[in-house]
Amino acid sequence: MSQTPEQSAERPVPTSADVARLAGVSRATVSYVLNNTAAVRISEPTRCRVREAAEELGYVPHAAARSLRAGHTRMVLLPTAHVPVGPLYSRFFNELQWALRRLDYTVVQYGSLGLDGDEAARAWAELRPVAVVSLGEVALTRQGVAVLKRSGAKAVITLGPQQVEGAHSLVMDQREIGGCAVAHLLERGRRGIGVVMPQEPGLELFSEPRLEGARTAAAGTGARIEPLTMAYGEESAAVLAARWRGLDLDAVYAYNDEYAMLLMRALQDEGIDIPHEVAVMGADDLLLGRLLRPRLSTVQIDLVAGQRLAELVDRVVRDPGDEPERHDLMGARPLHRESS
Amino acid sequence: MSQTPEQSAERPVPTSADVARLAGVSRATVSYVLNNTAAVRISEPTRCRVREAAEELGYVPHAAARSLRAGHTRMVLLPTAHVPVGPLYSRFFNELQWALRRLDYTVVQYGSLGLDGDEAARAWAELRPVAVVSLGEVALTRQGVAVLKRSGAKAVITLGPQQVEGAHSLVMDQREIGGCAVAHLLERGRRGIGVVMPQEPGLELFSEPRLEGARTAAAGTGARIEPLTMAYGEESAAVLAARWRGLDLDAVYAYNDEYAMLLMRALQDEGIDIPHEVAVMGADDLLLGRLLRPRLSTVQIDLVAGQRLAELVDRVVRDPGDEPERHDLMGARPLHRESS
DNA sequence: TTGAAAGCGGTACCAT
DNA sequence: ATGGTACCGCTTTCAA
Repeated sequence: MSQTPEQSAERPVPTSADVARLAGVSRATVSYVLNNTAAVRISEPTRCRVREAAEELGYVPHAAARSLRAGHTRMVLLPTAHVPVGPLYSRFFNELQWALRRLDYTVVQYGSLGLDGDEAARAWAELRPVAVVSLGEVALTRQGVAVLKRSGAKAVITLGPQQVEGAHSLVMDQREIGGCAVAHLLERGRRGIGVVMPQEPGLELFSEPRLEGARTAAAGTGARIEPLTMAYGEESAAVLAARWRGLDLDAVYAYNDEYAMLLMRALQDEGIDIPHEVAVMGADDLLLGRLLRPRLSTVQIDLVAGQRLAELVDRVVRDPGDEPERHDLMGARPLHRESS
Repeated sequence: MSQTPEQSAERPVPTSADVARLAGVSRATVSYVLNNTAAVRISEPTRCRVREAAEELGYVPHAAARSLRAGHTRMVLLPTAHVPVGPLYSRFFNELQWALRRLDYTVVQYGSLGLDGDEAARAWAELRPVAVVSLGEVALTRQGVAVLKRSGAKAVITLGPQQVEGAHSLVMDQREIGGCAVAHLLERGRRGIGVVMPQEPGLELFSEPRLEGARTAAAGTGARIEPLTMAYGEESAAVLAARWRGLDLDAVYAYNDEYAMLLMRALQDEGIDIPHEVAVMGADDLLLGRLLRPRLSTVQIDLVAGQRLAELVDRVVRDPGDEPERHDLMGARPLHRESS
């Protein structure tokens, strides 16, 4: 039996000791050379030998060992439960990543699908990130934040819809969005306003505050707010559209552009005239919303620039003494097109 | 000056030694208790004391230390340059994450924006992941794969459009998609076929093979394939539409549904009849494609089930001796609606 | 200019 | 049933 054990046996992962041996120097010297340690002068010939040896062995430093020794990491953890949806978030994520990398942080998204808030926080804490930026897909609790900070996180930043935690964090207030949409509809004379609540799990953290914002905006105006459950699909939209006439509504804010587009089409198929009978409002300003007729009115969301958020992370990491501030990181404004 | 040094000074991160001290036992015992080590019997009272101490201190184990000692991790690295776009990928990502977590892997997305293939591979290797699943956003080279394997990765799996690497990897062939779209258009009697190439950076890895597949499908049929550059925006679509009549094309495969929707609307605004004058074909089967009129024909892509891919990862990790197989993980089939 | 050695936090073997 | 301890890979003083 010529069992061929994989490299695990025949080619153990090279360590700095291997490099040292091959170069005929000590591990210390290897470390100095490969890190360009300024405080120490190593002769040029030695440097070359070390570098060649490292190259030859395909040496790659062991991040865990390094950070264990250093006592800290440069890791910024971005928890993700569901991959963020929509071009808005994608752009934001990419910007943030770029900006953090430029500041020499390692950006790691930790998949936390199916973990509850505190379990998730513990799992993150095991990686000893220097900062955690939660976009609110996982509901972080006060205890969760405490666990993270106790495990060495200098900055724990919440961008989620929920209120400030027991610690460092700032808020991206989703309520503004619902409020903005409803204010626009009220301004245009609508009084019976449906608010679509997505049936899909994981969106409650966004949809609930948006509904709350809608209610606040309508309070005292005599207008009626009517929550309407709908799933992301044509069937569900059709079902809702079929019972529309009985609802006595003259407007709807449909969570975001995608739900709005689905519902608008279903309403049209039902013979309902948009915007005369019903005004439709989305959110996110998706490009595709402009392709439908009538063009979809929407709430344009100014997400914080990734750059700015990265700078904030960096500031808090360098000086964690700051009081947890609350920043306003989002602006929302109505974009009137044709559907409202 | 009452400088208040943050917890870093006053409350160092608790270690298992702290737990041991507080519980009045040894570090070994702490480890046994907290890991439920089966090979060792610890008395119930002791277990309790240890657990209470850990709880009180808010102890969280240090993943780096643990994996350093263990000599391996359970980390599966998913490199991401741009956050994956589109519901198709989102679903796939989520499924994969779920499935891997169920197999007790830690899923980490490593942001590699702005890193070149080999730099990226080195950066990933520093984390010593047990597996790397690259969706092809970062072009992995043969050397990159070698670096990863040498650093202990048991499985390196490429889902990208590029060909098999020098090692373990399997291919999601994007050419099928272009081929499928064009075959459908040919079947319907079209002979002058435009292929939209997105101007956006980072998509070449997908668009080029799709174009190649389109060309292959058209070869020998007498049909003409015409690459057309277009950006993701209404202006660019309008520009392309304006010069359409001069192109002498009776069909277009527009990379994916989003570009297809943009272009179709622009063509309609130009007074061009879809599908009589021009047949339009997208890809991805986005829900929103069904909302336009005419409904968008598309290529439905059967992405490998995350579950299946996770099982493959696990199999390769457990037995890396396997020859790098090439699996076909994607099916593509045309979905005829109204625009073609 | 270079090397020896301590130690970061856990784990697991070997004693007791 | 528990404790002592070596060791994982790397950095960093201190000594030579």
